[in-house]
Amino acid sequence: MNLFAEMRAVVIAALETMSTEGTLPKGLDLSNVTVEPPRDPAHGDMATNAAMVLAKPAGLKPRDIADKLSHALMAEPRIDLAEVAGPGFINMRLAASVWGMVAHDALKQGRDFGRAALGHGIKVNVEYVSANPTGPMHVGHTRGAVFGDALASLLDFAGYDVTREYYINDGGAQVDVLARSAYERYREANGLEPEIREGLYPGDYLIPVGAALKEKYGDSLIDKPESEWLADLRVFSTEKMMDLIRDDLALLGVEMDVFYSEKSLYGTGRIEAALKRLDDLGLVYRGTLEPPKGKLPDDWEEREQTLFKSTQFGDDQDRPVKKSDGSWTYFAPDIAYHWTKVERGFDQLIDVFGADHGGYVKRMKAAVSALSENRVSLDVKLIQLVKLFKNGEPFKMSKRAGTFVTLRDVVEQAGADVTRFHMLTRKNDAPLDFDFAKVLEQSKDNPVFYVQYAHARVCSVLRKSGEAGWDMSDARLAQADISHLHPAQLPLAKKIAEWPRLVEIAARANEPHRIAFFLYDLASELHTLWNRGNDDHSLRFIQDDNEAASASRIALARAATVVISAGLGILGVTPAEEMR
RNA sequence: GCACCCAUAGCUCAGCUGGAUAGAGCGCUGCCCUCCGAAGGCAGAGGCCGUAGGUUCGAAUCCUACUGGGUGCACCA
Repeated sequence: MNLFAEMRAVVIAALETMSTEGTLPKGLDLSNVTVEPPRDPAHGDMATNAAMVLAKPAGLKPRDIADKLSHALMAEPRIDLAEVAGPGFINMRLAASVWGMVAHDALKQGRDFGRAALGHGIKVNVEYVSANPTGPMHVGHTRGAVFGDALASLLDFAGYDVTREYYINDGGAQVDVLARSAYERYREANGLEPEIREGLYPGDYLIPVGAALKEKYGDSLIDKPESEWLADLRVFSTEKMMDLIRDDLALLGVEMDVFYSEKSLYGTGRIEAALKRLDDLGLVYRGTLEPPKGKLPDDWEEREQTLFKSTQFGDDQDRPVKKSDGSWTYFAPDIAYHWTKVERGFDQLIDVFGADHGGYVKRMKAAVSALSENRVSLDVKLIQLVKLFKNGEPFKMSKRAGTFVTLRDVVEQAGADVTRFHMLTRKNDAPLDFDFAKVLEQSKDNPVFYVQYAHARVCSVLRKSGEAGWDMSDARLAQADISHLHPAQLPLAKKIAEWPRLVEIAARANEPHRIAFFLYDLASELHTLWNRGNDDHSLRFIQDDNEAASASRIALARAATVVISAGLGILGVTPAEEMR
């Protein structure tokens, strides 16, 4: 039940009646008519811009439309008052009983309250993390993982058919480096001195891989030329790295539906097929690129290449798909990979990239537009850096100095819930500070704690009333009479009513951080109401010796925590029953 | 040189895909527990929404140009 959508329908119906009665011209475009909460609660519960939006196309004055529309709206039983204000807004005050009905609805539906039909089962593919399989995940990956996962959950909640996908970059030269690095650890496992040359991966995490290689191959690969072991070791060590990454993701509570291997595209004709498709569309040609303006790279030379005409789709430059030696560039398998997404029937694609890959967005969008002939849209969400702090001091990460902070480090220190919530308290394209001391702080300037505390407080009330022998189950609370809310309870009830609307807004924008901010506001309303109980005991949730009165108060509080719980669920955070 | 992202209170950031007098936390000032969890709440002070134009009934939000910061820029993924 989305109250705002329902009231918009009431407004639209009134407008259509006005059209048929001749008060308004027929055939007006009503799509810009909105019903939303006014900034100032004194203006009422909801406001519509209908009169202002329609004034020009209808050839009427906003006030005239507004006067008639407000009269028509007064016929709606859920509207107590509709009045014209300002330049032509219509402010609506809703019947008090409406808010109780929303809370009641939340109790009945539980965590499904707010689940939207926005997506209509549209198939969405969310690709995130996609970290190179060359080592454990670090903090930078963590934010992308949390974001992508929360976004996927959000879209699912909004009614989309979501697939969570990880693209394994196991086809490129970095995997050769991995295999060689693992080979040195293998020699080490056989009692030889490893030669971790410049450019190899020095990390300790490859030591167990070396040991596993010894177990599998004994000493049979020692002193053999690279050509005899490289291919095998590529496969072996990539698998080990993916095990590592899967474990890291599990620590965070991230579970993928699909792991798609880049390597699996090679040798199967898939890359060729994707490129042929572009070629058939007349989008591939042999040519040379203009040298970049400004300072030239030292080794610039003009050369003829196989190019994809991405400029036709808004890119700044056509992009090479083949290297001069005839092998594919990294872009070619990416094109093929996205082509598989189109072929697999997805209607919308979302890629979650690090902000340093921003330059890659246009060509990827161009490729998807071209391959799908504009049927499938690609939205790329760029994730800004995480700045680590320790005790307020910026913390520099350095592989050499051994101060490389992994996902595991973060989750083991801060916990998955805290990490996840905190990473969603910033918009994805804004840099994020992560201070180990601050995220663990238990005060209201830590949103994680603040929201959890609100939830825990209500749980505490439920426990207490249970000890009094009362049945305060959700089923029982859904029967409670909450039709006559106290004015002090209204702000909380109204916030609860906003939840379904917020889900749609957040899903439309692909912005899960909005959920986190909403939960903070909701928690704030709950804390406020709680404290009102200090001044006015009749507002306390537990009314001694009066089960019915308690139930009606607790019902509202519980409805709030149902929403908190649903919201935290989208963020992948467990609601706290109590704070320790 | 070009493209993309960002610019909002002293600090860190929201701002509902164009709405009314721009919000929150921190910090500062003053209040509120014999009483459901004060790990909270209330009140006050604090703003030319980077600058200049444009679009319109209406702009922090959309467009253009500047200024300042970040990222990226042919055969690396």
